[in-house]
Amino acid sequence: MEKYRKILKENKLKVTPKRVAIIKFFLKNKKYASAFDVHHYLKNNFKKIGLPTVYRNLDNLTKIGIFTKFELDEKNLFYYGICDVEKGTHHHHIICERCHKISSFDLCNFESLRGDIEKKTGFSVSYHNLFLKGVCKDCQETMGGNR
Amino acid sequence: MEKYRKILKENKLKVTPKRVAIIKFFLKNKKYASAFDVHHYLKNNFKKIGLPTVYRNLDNLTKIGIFTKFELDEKNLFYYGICDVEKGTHHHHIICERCHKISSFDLCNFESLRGDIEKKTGFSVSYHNLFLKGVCKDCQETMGGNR
DNA sequence: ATCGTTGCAAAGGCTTTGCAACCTG
DNA sequence: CAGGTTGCAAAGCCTTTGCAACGAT
Repeated sequence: MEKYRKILKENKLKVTPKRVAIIKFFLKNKKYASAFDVHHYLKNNFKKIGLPTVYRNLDNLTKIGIFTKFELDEKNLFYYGICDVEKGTHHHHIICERCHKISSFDLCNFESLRGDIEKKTGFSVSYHNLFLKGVCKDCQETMGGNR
Repeated sequence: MEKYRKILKENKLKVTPKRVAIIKFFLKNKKYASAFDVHHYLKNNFKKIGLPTVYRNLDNLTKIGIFTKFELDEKNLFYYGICDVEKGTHHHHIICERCHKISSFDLCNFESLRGDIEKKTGFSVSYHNLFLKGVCKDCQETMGGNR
């Protein structure tokens, strides 16, 4: 958590109780969650907590690289997850379809494919994103266990 | 176009003028577009054309694999593009940041990466999507020309 | 004739904005 | 005590739904 306090300060964001609680929520759960999910959870800890506050914080924290924001299922709903790599580090994300855990990985062989793709499509590629879904280790192990 | 009439029939969708016009719009433009864009365009051809009709058709056509639907810029806005490969064929998409052209490509070396990723993350990967942005050939050639 | 398709109006649902009160640094 | 942060209410915006009229097969 100390790490995050520092990042917040570096980015001129104040360390407010709610901000901290949101980060802790993700640190603890290591799952992706929607603003609604986060808000629902935070209502247990704060008498007053508005959805706009959650949205604003998720956006702030995404901007400074602490969170990652993405969309699943084409439902017009965004999910956020804590991003466990340094900002600026090349990485992609994988999410667990069963428990919603989200992990980062730095393995990426796109560069070795770039040449062929550029030749075949004629495009010059400036951005790539490899998005994965799967089942995490914990869920594989308990597969068939619960549910 | 004959090809699409056939696909529509195979999927028990009627060949209506508006449906045809939407497909032709994408065949002609080869770009991605939002429902709003498509609707805006269709208003030139039909006195009466509702946005819901456009949405319903884009969704239908996406379901049967004629279109691809995706989201850009995390703006909660979906874009559609015509998908020039057979439904069920493994492929990914690349879009041109300049003219919005959208192309498919079948080159994908994900399988060669799968093992390493599964080992390193512990996940068992069940879905992957490689999404690219870049500049298409035409735009590269006219670069610096207009704009 | 049948059943999918469309227009229109309205509702839905997630997200953002305005603004005054509040709190961190 | 200055400027970021928050609550609340309201608005925004894209998308979907209900339903009667319409139209393709």
